[in-house]
Amino acid sequence: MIEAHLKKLRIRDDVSPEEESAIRALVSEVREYRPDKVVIRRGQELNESILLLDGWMARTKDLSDGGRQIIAFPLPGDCVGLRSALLLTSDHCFSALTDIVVSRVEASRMMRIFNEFPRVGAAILWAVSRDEAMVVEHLVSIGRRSAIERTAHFFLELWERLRLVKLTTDNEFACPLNQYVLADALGLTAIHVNRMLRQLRERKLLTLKERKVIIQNLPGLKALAGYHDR
Amino acid sequence: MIEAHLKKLRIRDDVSPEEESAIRALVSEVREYRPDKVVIRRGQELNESILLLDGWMARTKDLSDGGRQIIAFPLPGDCVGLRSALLLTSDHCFSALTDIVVSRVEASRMMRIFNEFPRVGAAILWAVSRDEAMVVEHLVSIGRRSAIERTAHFFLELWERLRLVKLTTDNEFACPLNQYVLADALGLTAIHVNRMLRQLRERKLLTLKERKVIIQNLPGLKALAGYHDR
DNA sequence: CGACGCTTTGACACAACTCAACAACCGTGG
DNA sequence: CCACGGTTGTTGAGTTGTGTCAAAGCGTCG
Repeated sequence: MIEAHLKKLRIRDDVSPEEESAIRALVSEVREYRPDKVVIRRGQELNESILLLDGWMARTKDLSDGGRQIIAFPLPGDCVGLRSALLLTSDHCFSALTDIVVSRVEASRMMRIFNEFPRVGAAILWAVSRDEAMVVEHLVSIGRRSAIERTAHFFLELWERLRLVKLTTDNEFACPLNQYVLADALGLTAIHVNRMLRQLRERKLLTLKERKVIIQNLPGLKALAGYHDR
Repeated sequence: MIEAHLKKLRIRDDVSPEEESAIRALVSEVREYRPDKVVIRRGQELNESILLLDGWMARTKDLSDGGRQIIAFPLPGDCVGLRSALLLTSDHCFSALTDIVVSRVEASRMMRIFNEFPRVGAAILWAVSRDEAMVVEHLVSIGRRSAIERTAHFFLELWERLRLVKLTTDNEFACPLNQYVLADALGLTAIHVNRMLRQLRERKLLTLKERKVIIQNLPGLKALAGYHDR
């Protein structure tokens, strides 16, 4: 299950056997969670980071009025809560969307890896930086794109990320998000998400059905979303 | 001018004379920029980070349709582009809003500080993590708060940050942002920002006049914004 | 079977955007 | 000196996108 993470690091540059075993050694205490279980509570003290091995997570922030905003969806291979480990406390929470498998990594052990295998450390830091770039892109989406553009853009980004860890087949991918979850991520209501999905379907750009996304017209979708590859 | 930065680090914990001089030594090549000058271009290769000593900056991302989103406003004492230095390239740009004074810090030298003075390194990392927490808070604002709440929340956050570096007097602070800039930060139109400011003024909560913000009713403003201190 | 979670749809309300115009202020130059 | 354009702020009228409310359809599961 660590494979996904390795795949991701390999994207950046080749990994030596020693480095690979160092990464494998990180995976110590493997745990599983059921959907909706909270993995890192808001305000929780942390001296460890979490490697997501399988399943989908949500990084969310709740408001006092009952609403919530989903910041990001960590996918298999993503390193969760590294920053929180630095701050020693998290101001938002991470929970499981599906059944998930994670591995807890002590912050101190992580630091040792950084020293012994600088390239692995750099790869992890790079992954964390990429996470932050994604949050920024999300901010831009919500701030300056219309609901339809936002929705299209969101699925394109998801597709790109899932492709990196080989979780797509052709122009399809499994997607466990329901319309309420999508709404909390996109800054819309579930009802409006439904309308946007219908529009994408009627325009023959993308279909979400039975927890599966089918991209029917990639160029069209990119044009609509104003999506640019990196 | 390095004072602002030192002040900020002192908030976290006391700084020894050696550490202080190490930080001072970071400030090597001091440069100045005029308003609207771009300090870090989008896509620029980077092997250095930037310490803002004086003035206001904007971290922005431009869209293909001409719009733009302001991600954050770096203030004196903030460390800019550390993440970008890790990624070796920035996907958005940093520009001067006012006359600014910055100091360039080579990434390698920064790394050396991290090793020699772990506590200083931790303080800087902590500041960077705090930056990311602010981006997340900004995302929540735009995604789930109404225009009026968002506007109120924005000024409260600004006030808090400026207080840290002693740039507030009483319930006032200088604020060089015009309504167009505010609009690009809040994900609104300049015209609507104007209406929200009027409403805040009429409700006797906050007034922005001649580049100066006066907070007239702090509790009222916090209640409106749903603002919680950390 | 009923209960529940999720999706879909319609009618309507309202927040925010668009367009258009004007006022105040500045520096510049005739 | 005033005329001028450029920038910023202000306001109103009308439009549109998105939210709200209400209801129904449709699986699945106990």
